[in-house]
This record gives sequence, C-alpha cells and structure tokens, in this order.
Amino acid sequence: MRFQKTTEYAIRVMVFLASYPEQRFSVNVLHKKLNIPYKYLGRLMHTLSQTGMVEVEQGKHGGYKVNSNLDKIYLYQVIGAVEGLENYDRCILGFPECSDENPCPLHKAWLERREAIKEMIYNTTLADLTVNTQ
Amino acid sequence: MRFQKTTEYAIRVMVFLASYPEQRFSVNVLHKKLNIPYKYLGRLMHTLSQTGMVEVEQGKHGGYKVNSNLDKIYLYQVIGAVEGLENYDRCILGFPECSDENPCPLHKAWLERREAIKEMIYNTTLADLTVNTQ
DNA sequence: ACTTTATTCTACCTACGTATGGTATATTTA
DNA sequence: TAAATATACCATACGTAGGTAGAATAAAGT
Repeated sequence: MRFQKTTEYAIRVMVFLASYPEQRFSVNVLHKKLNIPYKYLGRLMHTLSQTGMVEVEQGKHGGYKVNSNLDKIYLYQVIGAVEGLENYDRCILGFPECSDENPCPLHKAWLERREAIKEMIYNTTLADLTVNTQ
Repeated sequence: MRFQKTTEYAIRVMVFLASYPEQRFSVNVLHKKLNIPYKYLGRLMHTLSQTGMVEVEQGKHGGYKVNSNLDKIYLYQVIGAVEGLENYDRCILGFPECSDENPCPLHKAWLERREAIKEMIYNTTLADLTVNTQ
C-alpha cells in the first residue's frame, strides 16, 4: 500500500517547482536538489511537461518551470500523469464483481478510507504544497 | 497506492478459509475457488502456514485450514506476512527526514489518512471478515 | 557565420523485483 | 503401491526503475 517511486518523484518535483514558481531549473539541478536519478528524472520531466503542468524551454539555459496556475494544479493530476488513478476506484481485494450492492467483506471500511485519500488528492493544489528550504 | 497482488491473494485466501473454519482445502480447490494461479498459490500457502495463521496437513486428503483463533488473527498480520508493514510508517513523498517536527508539506494530511488505514488493519480480525458464498 | 557549450529529446539497453509456469522430488495415507 | 498433495528448484514474463549514447535545440563565444 504505497505510491510508486515514480509518483513520489513526480510529487517531489512539482512541490519543489511550486515553491519557486518564477524560476526555471535544469534537470541536473533538480536531480541534485531532490536526489532523484538524473536520467530517470529527465524522462519524468518530459512526461510532466506534456501534461502542461510544467513549462519547458530547450537549449542552453533551458529547463523546467511550473505552470503559473498553481491553484489549478491538483495532486490527482500529478498522480494521474504517472501511475494513473485506477487504484482509487478499485476493490482492495481485487474482486472484479465487488460493488456497493455486492460488497466484499472489506468494502465499506476500505471505501471510507479510500474516499478520504481521494478527498485529499482531489482538493490539494500545488498552491497548498509549497515548501521553502533555502 | 495499492496492495501488491500477492497481498490481495493472501487476504482473499484467509477470508475464504475463515468462512469455513472447520474445513481443510487443497491448493487445487483454493486455486479454482479464488482464481489465483495454482503454483503461485502453493508457495503463498506455504508462507502463510509458516506464520501459524493456517494449519497444514500433508499427504492424500491433506491441505490447508485456518487457525481456529479467528479473532486473534489480524489483517496487519496477513499483510505483514507478505508485503511487510514498512509502508504504513513512511513519508508519502519518501523524504527520509520527514517527521512531526520536520514535516513534508503533505505530512499532516497523509498521517491522518494513513492512521485510519492502520486503524483498520490493526483492528480487523478474520472473525470480522467471513463471507459465505455457498 | 561558425563553433562551442548547455541543455532537452529520443531510442535503446540493463537491473531488479514481482508474478507466473514447469519439472522433479518428498511426504502422507487410502 | 499408487494417488494425492506438499515442497523445492529452475525458468519465463513483465513492469518499474535506472543507465548509455547520440540527436536536436538554442544560446553564447570567436
């Protein structure tokens, strides 16, 4: 019961970028600041840039910068961009036929907790998550 | 954010066995009833038997049977036997230095939800999870 | 204008863990 | 002895994580 590493990386990067919304960072700098493997991060940033959550500039002095609309970028979007959101509507025991009408024995208990997590990721924006460590 | 498949399998099996606490089942029967790959399930059952949560009998007409103390077998034990419990005390962003004193920006929100999940797995026993589909 | 430099982008390649299957052997008991 | 099952070991598939190499891009230096 945990995020994929890639998802952790993605949220870490986005939180960092959101903390310096005017600045542009190269992959190399992000790699050093956030302790994420350089090449892996490169591909991740490319993926994130394609969703529009970060803006990219190529060439010398290029790099990545968060999209200015911090309060429009939700955690669920970051998670959805990397590991998807299927798990948040899934039976915890993997029963395909599990539903409110035909519940598995953990259905209700898990539903409540899962909804609390969804409430978190669907209501938290990057504007809520800035962190200044400078 | 999900269980490993193996963890799902383990809980499925334990819930099934707990529903027929007097009966002994062969791997082959469990495999067919629960739609879990035969060979994989064999090893999983062996693992589970070593924790004492299920009792094993070999030979013709042998098989697995849940330990009779249904109300003493907690969900966290089943989860711990397969994928471990480390993730339930882990920073959601993977910051090693994250703590109550030095929280990551998601610390408090995640802590509350994570504790709700822990509350579930530490308070639910197999006695709460029987299901009769016969 | 040409070259160098710093950067992203793209396409493979490697490592590793989880999930799964195959085959052989050991154990029990009808 | 034979059938049913457990146990052990080896092989395969697959997804995630991480690395290598070079092409494309764009700025800066000459």
